[in-house]
Amino acid sequence: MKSKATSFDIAHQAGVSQSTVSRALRDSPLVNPETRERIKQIAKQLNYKVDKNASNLRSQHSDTLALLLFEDPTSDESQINPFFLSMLGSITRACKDNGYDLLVSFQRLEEDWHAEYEDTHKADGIILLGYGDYTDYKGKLDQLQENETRFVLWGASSDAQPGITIACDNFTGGYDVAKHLIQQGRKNIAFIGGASDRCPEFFDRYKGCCQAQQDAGIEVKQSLQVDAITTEQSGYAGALQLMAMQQSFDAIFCASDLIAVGAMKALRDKGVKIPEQVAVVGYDNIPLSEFTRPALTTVQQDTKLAGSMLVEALVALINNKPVSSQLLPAKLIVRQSSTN
Amino acid sequence: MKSKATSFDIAHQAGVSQSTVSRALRDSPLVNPETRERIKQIAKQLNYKVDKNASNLRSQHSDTLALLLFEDPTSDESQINPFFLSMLGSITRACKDNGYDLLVSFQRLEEDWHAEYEDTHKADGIILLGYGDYTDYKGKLDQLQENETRFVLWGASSDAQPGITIACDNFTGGYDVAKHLIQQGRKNIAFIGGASDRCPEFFDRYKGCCQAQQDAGIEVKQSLQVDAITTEQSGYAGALQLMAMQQSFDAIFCASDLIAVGAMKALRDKGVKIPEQVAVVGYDNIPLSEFTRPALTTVQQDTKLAGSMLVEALVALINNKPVSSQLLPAKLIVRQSSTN
DNA sequence: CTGAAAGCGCTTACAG
DNA sequence: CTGAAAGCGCTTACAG
Repeated sequence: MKSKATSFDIAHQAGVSQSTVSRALRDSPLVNPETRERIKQIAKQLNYKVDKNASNLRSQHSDTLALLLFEDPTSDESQINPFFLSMLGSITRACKDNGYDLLVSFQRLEEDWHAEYEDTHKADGIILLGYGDYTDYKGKLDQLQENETRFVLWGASSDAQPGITIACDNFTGGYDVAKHLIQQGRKNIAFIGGASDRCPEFFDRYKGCCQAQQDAGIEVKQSLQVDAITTEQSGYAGALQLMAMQQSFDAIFCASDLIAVGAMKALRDKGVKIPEQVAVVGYDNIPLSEFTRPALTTVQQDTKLAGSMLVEALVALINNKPVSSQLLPAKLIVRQSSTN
Repeated sequence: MKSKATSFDIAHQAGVSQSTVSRALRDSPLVNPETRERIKQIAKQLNYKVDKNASNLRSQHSDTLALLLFEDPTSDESQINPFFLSMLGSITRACKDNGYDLLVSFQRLEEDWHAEYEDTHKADGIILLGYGDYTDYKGKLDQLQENETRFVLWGASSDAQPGITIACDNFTGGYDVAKHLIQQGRKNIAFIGGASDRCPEFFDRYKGCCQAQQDAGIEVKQSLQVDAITTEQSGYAGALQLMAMQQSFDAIFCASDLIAVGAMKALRDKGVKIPEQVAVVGYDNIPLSEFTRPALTTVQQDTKLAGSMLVEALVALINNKPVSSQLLPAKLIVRQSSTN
């Protein structure tokens, strides 16, 4: 490697002090416009870039955010939930729009992620995006809080949980799904997905679903809820489990699109017609949901908005500005898998 | 924020010099094992983490790799090609396995990415993962080369292109697809995807496809090739275009799964039966390919292997070890969309 | 508007 | 095996 130019080299060429170079390059109003232009000109010529390590060390912030994706240890190594990937994309873009770099890391629950990034000054704050068992990482969240690490969390609705949360309105999303199914004449709605505090997002969707049934005067059949994590395999297994029970159902609300895709496959394998015999609805509106056959009715979470809200909330936190948790609207997208 | 402990705090508590602390924490053999343990103990107690900015500045490397995803400017902002996301996942993991952090950035071709990361010392090297028009960024690659930036590139087969490339054997992949289709009795194979030096990966797949036809004594109908970029929309349009031509075909080889998903939708919309009337084959084996209906025959690129090879090649480059471009095997995965 | 100087928190010759 | 000292390349009071 050629040795890189430093601010001293520029100062020398420009005939000014190194401090002035530093100021000029950061557009400080303290420096004479002409001098500034001259300095910038030389910097460009020398292909000079500010050394981030040095500037970060001195200024004690990195202008970098860390995104920690943590996942259910049981899920397949090579697959990433498309919904989270979509979030990753929007977060990457939002970081850029806000002038931050993004460090991305996948973490397993067992690991010592809580602290790694901010304590080492590699990042000014952390965005947590996860699935899996909430109870498992509650403790780590508390630790982050205690270390006064700046972080924002996606997805769990406002619980006794520490920190700022940006979430989708899962309850209303679930409510709208069930309301739609009932309008389509479905009376026995099954639910595939965890329904406990361990997975509060799914639980909220289920609660909304139950509420809509009650509001319509339909008795909720709790036996029609089977657990699943958000993979096709788990959805496939869940649907088989439902069909094996001696209880009829005419609709399945799946807690995620991935689960729905697996469930549809299981229904087909058993010769069950979708939507004639059983309507299927997912959640997330992942790209593939439009292309399943029949196309999957689902609930859209606005990942673009979510990404920018996460980043903006974290940036506000970093700048000691007031921030509050936010709930984003969910939008039902009706397709063929649930319409008669 | 509480002010973080420094190596001096630890030195003070341990009754040694700061240099010794630094050595102990990096497991230098120069330090007495007992002293080392004591120091580590104290570091843990104080929740001490090495300041990366300081250590990077001093040691002149960051132990960080930058991943630059650059994309076709025409493609939808919110969508990311699932194949690249899969690569992102495997690269993230490979970085971790090699002790590197990963900076991720999405770049548009117009931007000034060529230099940003390594010149600022934020990363020791760059992994480039892109789609879109190769001729457009050839110039930037040359610039990287000239600046002696360490980088590796995914996906373009060994051209006159500068730098180390890790790629899939697209020619053989395409060859195997056509061979399979011919074995299934198909005689008129259409191709949806660009076929020019502007997208060498697709082009190689097409070349392999043509070669297999020639080897089987089938005349290649060049008019059955229509351009497409790797989106469902583009695949949909491409299939419509094919059907509008007054030329019959009984198979479509799509240059990517995304294209294939769109093409299948177009065929269905026109009442064409898959695979009875037209067989469809994709490329990439994205997660959804298994769940389309019929399930999509495709070619698997081993993203896990690819990710680790990219990272390992780049790390070797950084350490001035010999590295060479590599071609990974492609594996045909036969499903219902192409079998009689 | 500009410069000389201190210092961010480490790593690494150098000396012992 | 250990310590005192220099220095990585910046930013930022401080003084003018």
